[in-house]
Amino acid sequence: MAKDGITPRSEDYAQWYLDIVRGADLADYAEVVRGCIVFKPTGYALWEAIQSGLDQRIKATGHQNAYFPLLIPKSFLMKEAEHVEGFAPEVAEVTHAGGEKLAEPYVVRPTSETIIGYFYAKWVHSWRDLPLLINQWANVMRWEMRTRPFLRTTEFLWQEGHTVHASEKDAERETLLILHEVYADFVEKEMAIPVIRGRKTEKEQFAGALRSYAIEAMMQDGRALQAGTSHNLGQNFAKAFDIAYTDQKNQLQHAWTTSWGVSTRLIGALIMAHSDDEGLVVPPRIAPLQVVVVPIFKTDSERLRVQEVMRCLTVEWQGRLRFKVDDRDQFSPGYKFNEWELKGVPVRVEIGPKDIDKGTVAVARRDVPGKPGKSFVPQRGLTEYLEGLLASIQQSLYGRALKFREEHTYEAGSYRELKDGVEKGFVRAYWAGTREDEDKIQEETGATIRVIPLEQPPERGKCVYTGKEASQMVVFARAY
RNA sequence: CGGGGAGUGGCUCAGCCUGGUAGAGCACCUGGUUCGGGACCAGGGGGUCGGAGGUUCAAAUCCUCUCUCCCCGACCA
Repeated sequence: MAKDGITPRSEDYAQWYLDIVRGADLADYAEVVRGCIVFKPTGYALWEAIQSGLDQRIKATGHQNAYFPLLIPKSFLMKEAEHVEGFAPEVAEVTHAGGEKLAEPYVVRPTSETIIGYFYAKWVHSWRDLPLLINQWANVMRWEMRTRPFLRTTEFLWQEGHTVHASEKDAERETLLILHEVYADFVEKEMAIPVIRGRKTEKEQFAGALRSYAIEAMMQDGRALQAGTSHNLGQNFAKAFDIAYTDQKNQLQHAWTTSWGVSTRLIGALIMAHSDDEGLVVPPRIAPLQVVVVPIFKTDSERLRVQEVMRCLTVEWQGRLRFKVDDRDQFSPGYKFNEWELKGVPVRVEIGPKDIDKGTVAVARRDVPGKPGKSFVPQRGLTEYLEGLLASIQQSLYGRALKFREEHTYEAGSYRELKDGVEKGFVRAYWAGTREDEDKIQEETGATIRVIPLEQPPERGKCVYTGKEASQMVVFARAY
């Protein structure tokens, strides 16, 4: 174990992840409630930053927020055959309330297609009511067998969009709009995590969907993490809940619905995409705190001088930088340096007596940990310098993650190469196999087809498993 | 749910095998000296050993049950 009790990534990646969660004070285990966590203030602030970036995009694409009940009549869940099958094993049920057994049990929502479907059936009558574009920010509960902080918890927070459209084409356009303009755009631009946009195979798609799409990101251990999904539900739920409208020709038509979601799992993605053995690394654009200032002084008169300079410098930052002055005097500067590195604040500014004499400050960038990332910068023009530095850190983190993914992506022409590749990262391979073939591969290698990328090579190839001619290239990986 | 590991001051862990009534380091509190990469000295407070039951004169220690966490696997945002 290194200092701070952070296990190096190279030694034990899973333990490293847990050490970061604990060290950066993101979450606590809710040990009295199985599989749940407490989002501590630092962790919750990350979620709020994620929420804000997504919410903006969700609204910019024409959606409105609403909120539906946490409890869903159990019978609702049963109405869509594949949906029940997919979710039944993991729902929690409320059987008693008010001291009595309920006539019909409720389930705690694992996702809200059914309850929202019920209301949409009441709200949609005419083609003029469409599209209906609603999003909800909510908590959901899934009784998973194995949980890990953020990546998979029994209760988690997410947003789920639920829309209704007049035609398959409209629903498909919506599904892809969300994938590109909301999810991929947010995760790449704000979280600095490159993603592969693609379609899910039948094996991996949402229970009850016609087609599922996802963005997949690579973590630093080469495994894939699904960072967001968008589903074209076809008419499955519209038929199950009788969501229908009268079209321009006065014909009654079943509508087409979509649903799409991202969850607090994104916090796990953030950790595993950028952090290092020193602690958490947060991209500046979503960092709740972008700059921390550590004043340095020995005597009272030095303290006053430092405080004065600090005040002059930071007054300009209001509204331009999210910053904090760490003026706790019970900790030494060295301690603070390490603590803020552990917590992932992108930039640290140190101001001490020597700086005041020279008219400089020390600036340390988190993406280059320790002394190598530290330099002395003139006080004049500091705000602009910091803004530029934050942008450059954002760029650098994205670039680094993209380079990592490229270096850990392999082309496989044979099953042997596929097996080897998924040990180390993503494998791109031609595919013409069946669902059964995919099951078999998962059994043998632990890997699944993460996505069928939307961007396909122009030429056809030979299926990595069956040897048949294949028209599509897929990405295999072991997944979280 | 199957296999493995672990629950002892806030944290990391020793003690358990060979029962005798709990210990270290860090953290915390007080005072002083420190402060540009995790400061030091002195003094001090804090745990009934995950929970329940059992064996025993006596249980952190032995037995049974149970809960929780971690790792691997199957399932999944």
